[in-house]
Amino acid sequence: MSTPQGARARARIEVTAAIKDAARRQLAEEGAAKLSLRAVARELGMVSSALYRYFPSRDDLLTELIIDAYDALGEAAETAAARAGDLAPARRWVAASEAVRRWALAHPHEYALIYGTPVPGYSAPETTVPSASRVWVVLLDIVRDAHRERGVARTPVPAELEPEARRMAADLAPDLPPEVVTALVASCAQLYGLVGFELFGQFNRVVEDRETFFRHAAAQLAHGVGLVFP
Amino acid sequence: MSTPQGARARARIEVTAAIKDAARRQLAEEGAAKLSLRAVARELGMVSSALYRYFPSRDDLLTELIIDAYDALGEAAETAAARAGDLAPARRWVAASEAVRRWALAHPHEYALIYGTPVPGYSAPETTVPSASRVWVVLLDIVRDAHRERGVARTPVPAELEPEARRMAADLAPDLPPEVVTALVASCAQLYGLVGFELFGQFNRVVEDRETFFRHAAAQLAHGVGLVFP
DNA sequence: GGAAAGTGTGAGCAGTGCTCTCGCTGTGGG
DNA sequence: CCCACAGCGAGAGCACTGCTCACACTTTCC
Repeated sequence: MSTPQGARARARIEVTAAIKDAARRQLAEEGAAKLSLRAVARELGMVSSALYRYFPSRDDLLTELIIDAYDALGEAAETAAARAGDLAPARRWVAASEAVRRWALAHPHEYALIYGTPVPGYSAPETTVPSASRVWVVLLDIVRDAHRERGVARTPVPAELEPEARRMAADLAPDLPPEVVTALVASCAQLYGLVGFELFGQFNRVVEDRETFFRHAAAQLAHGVGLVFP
Repeated sequence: MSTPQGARARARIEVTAAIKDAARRQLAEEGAAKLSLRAVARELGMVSSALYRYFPSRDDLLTELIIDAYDALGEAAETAAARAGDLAPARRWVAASEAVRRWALAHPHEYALIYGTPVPGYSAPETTVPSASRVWVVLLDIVRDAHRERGVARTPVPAELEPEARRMAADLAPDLPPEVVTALVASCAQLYGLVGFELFGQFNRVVEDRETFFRHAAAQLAHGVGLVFP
């Protein structure tokens, strides 16, 4: 990673990066399904079989791009939350949510790659988990801060869900009340729903002023996890 | 449509149906991306080019399957809502939501076809709109009934969203208060998010008792649109 | 009855992911 | 210093895809 020993090792790093760059460009333009190894090779002036020296298969290339996309999305949320560090938790929640939406709209194909239909027969390997978690950790941290500082409103959970709520809290955030963790998980899924609906065209001819609509919906989600607006 | 005139017209209908059946089977097994015209033709003992007498392209076949999937999902929601016709609106909402989830889990690839990543370069034609609306009309009707019978709780909408809320209400349900229509649209997106998160594996290693979790989340959504549990 | 549609066939084009062999070349051990 | 070896790119090739086209055959309709 630090000092590439020889010219060959250096070249390998550069070529690998060039392949990923070209692939990312194709992904952004045409979408994952039309990402073709041969086209990538063509763009780089190589022959397609040469790519297999760097990536064992098309799926492995996709996995790399998936991790990059998760990281980019996570970073967008992180910086948004950081820039809103002085605001009330509820406002930071909305800021982070809006960052997710903006990133998705700016990189629709990359968002679709990570949150759209999984490629058939392809299941994301374990290595993606840390990067995939980053967005949700941002939201979790906002709730955690709110809980530490001024407390969060709790919406009780029905009895039948209590064991599961306790289990989730123990797994994800033992320092938070189970009801809050439950609401947080649901809110993450719902946030994904709001973004996906807009991105995949389900709001066509329904919602026009989507930014305002989203801001309101995100604020409602914040309220749902117990964050209060000052 | 009623009486196919000659043997030829009858045959055409049968062959068309057989093609769609075989395609649906392949779709259910392998997913949309691996649905291959040639494989369908092979299964039917035809040569691939013969299929083009019935469907101008692979995308047109997919469109038919998409409409069928929308209709099947809509019907599932409709019957669930009808069977819960005696219950309070909030419970009917949950029943319809659970029907959507169940249908999605039972037909993951078909659900992915309609609500997952749109096929690149493919945009659903107008003909899909009526079928696509059916699910949401079910939820809308539940809210409408509740509004007529005992009224719904209204969560005020921020000033900046008021014009858009009024516009949406005028377009979708002029008989309902704008705040309620706004909440309904958001809830639909959020319902889609809950189902999608579970279906596409984002709940892996997070939520275990997903049915109970979903029921609670759907009830929260019902509460969000102003339905009250008795 | 004959012209005109409708339908299935098979070849073929351009594209895909992926494998394999063949040379060339940079690298590390003797 | 030199040479064997590993890494690398080229090219051919396999099996597959969607789609087109000319060609026969059959049903339909005037």
